[in-house]
Amino acid sequence: MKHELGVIQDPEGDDCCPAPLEPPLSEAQAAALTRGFAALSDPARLRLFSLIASQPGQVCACSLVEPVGRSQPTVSHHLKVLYEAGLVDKERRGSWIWYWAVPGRIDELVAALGLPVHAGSSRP
Amino acid sequence: MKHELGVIQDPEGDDCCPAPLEPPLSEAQAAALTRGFAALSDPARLRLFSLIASQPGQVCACSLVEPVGRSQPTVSHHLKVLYEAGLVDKERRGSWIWYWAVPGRIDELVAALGLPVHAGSSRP
DNA sequence: CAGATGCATCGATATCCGTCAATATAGGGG
DNA sequence: CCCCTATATTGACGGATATCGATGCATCTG
Repeated sequence: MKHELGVIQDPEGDDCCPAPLEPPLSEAQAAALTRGFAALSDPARLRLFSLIASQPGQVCACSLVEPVGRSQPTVSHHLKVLYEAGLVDKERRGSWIWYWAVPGRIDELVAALGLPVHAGSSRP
Repeated sequence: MKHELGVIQDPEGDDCCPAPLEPPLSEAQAAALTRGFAALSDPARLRLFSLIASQPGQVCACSLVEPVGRSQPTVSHHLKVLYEAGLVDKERRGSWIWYWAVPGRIDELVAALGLPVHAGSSRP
């Protein structure tokens, strides 16, 4: 016997597998979101982002190479990935390029997961 | 001439690159966190997680195969990755395995990024 | 214009990862 | 016990990606 919903709210139930659940995210939507999470799925990039995001102001690219222990081309590559994922923004000023975390971007990504609503989540 | 901080609060400044910023995350910490974000960095897994997380109760594995358009072994593999990343938990009941999103896990990951604090972020 | 410096791009290499078909395991029902 | 169904594991393959050295391009300084 099959039940009526792929989900159970009555975990005592004995049945399973109904009309197989509409995915809340399309493949295309998921692919787009994926770029955001994928940007944080590498230790070097995670450290770079956390380094940028945890600073009150902007960070010069030149001060990012040594802390993450990767070569300058590698850091440049990772910063590009973070930028293209919309997690950081940058601006050239003179010889240097300054980075900062895009406010609210993380919230966007998390919101798309469709988690049950909870106590507020707003970034200025 | 070099300035005093790798960070700028005075974007008009003309200098750069000081003592090169302590990374807030160690390589090991970053690697651990990475597993969480990496689990969400694939479209199939993102759809699976969103499918599970957006349901009020638990979800039977059998109702997850068709919506994501992957083969059963592939879905099984992805569910394992989500489980090992601590994003979902599961329980066998009879023939079927029921999944649910681990409450608060996403908040843990986001909190570790070191973003500037903002209006509340607490999950029951 | 010439040199120096910051950052990006290229080419090569090694590793990782998503995917499926085939097969194994495990529980339930006759 | 044997079969059926649900989920997991294995093996193979193709494509993505992290990394670095070498090099290119841009900007500043003199």
